[in-house]
Amino acid sequence: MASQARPNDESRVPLSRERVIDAAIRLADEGGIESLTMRRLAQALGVEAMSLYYYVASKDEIVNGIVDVVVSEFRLGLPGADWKGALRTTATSAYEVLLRHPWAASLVLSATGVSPARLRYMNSILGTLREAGFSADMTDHGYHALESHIMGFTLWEVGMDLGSHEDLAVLATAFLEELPADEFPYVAEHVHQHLKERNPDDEGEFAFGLDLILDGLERILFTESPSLPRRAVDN
Amino acid sequence: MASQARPNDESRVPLSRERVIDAAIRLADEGGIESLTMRRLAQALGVEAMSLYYYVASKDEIVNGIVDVVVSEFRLGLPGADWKGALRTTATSAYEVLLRHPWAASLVLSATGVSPARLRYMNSILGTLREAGFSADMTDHGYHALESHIMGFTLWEVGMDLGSHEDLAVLATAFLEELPADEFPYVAEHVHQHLKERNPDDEGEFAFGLDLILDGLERILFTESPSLPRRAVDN
DNA sequence: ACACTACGTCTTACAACGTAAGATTGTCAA
DNA sequence: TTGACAATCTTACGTTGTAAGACGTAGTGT
Repeated sequence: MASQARPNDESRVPLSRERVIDAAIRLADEGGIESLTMRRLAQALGVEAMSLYYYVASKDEIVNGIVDVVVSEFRLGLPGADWKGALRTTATSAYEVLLRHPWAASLVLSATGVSPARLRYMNSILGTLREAGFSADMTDHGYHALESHIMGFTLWEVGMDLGSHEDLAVLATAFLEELPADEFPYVAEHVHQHLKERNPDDEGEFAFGLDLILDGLERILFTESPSLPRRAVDN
Repeated sequence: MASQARPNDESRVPLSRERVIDAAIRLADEGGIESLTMRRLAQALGVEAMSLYYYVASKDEIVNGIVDVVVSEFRLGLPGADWKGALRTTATSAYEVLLRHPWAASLVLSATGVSPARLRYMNSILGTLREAGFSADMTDHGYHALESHIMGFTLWEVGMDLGSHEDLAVLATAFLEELPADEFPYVAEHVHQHLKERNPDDEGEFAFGLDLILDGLERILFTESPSLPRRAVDN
């Protein structure tokens, strides 16, 4: 009996800033960040575009909002004796969350201002390093190395993202056929590598670079403070 | 005597695809990638927007074009005995070039298709690793670790980019004032770190993470093939 | 000298975007 | 009933990429 069919039945629940942000995330997840427009978002909420401006000041605020939600999904490792495990937890969680929201990684890096969730995330990594015994300088360096790897690797992966893992095989073989393999033999080999490697553990690639950094840091921790007390060592 | 003054005197030279791409790079360098619009680009060339479509099929082609030019500026290290040095050369050069064109890094990662310059760059890194004695698998891992660091670190840096290094101090102190330092003590310390660290070598931060990866790879190379093959292996 | 054919450029137009300004409705208090 | 306020919608503007086609100019074949 309603005058119009509602595509999603969200129109019954009263609108709110939170519902706007949530719908925006869903839109971005389904159609990519470029499909997040004020008009489409409004339509998904059964409303007109300008109505959204009652809850948010601008589209930028929405974007900052959805980034904040994504970052708040990161599971943070607890600082302590097993600082490597804690950082692995944090890094891997961030990686997995960002893969679930492929549009998010690039926004995190270009976000204006730092959201509360982002601060918690940063503070966690920095604190874990510091309490593991690293100097302020070394904590700084380690933080950037870790963050670069997390964001860089994720962006690389979602940048290639063109659908499922089955599509990748089709795409890669198509790519191989028009690739001058004699001119770029190592690239050709690299693509073959990605074609066969499929199964073992898809997370392995990310974890490899991560461990490279963590192990490197651990070695530095030993040389920085050869005597190992249980706790803080700073120079 | 000309009917109109030409802001830039490029209007005398006949238009060409190359001149379009070059002007696009200049526009992006000066005003950021968001200031690169077809109309503005045309104006800079003393022409109307639609005239550009005689030389390029779409704006995407322009974007791919300018990315390709930037990537072709990367200086590639030569494979050989000093594979670490070669990779350091390549990585550092890419880093520096991308800092000169802050809009480029994110485009490289999201570029559809792989340009010739990009293939050369990939092939160089992969070949250097392979010829250093790494297995196909390990080359694959090493490549991704390196690329993640280069792109991730650069994106992190240009993401923060809000002008010169003097502005950063102003911005950081402003940030510190509204930061609840008791809640995020390590973030506060981290910002302080960036405020004082200025001088020594601005490249140090990038090189640190890079060496973490390179040294880690080197150690793996030893354990993978403890007997040193034809090539020199130095520690 | 003429018509014809590219080539290179411009004009006009359209759909989609973010959003400013203000009209309109629904709901509750006085 | 009358107001006030909260929530939503209408209309409109400037900007974006680009489709369709008109226009002038140069060169060529006859």
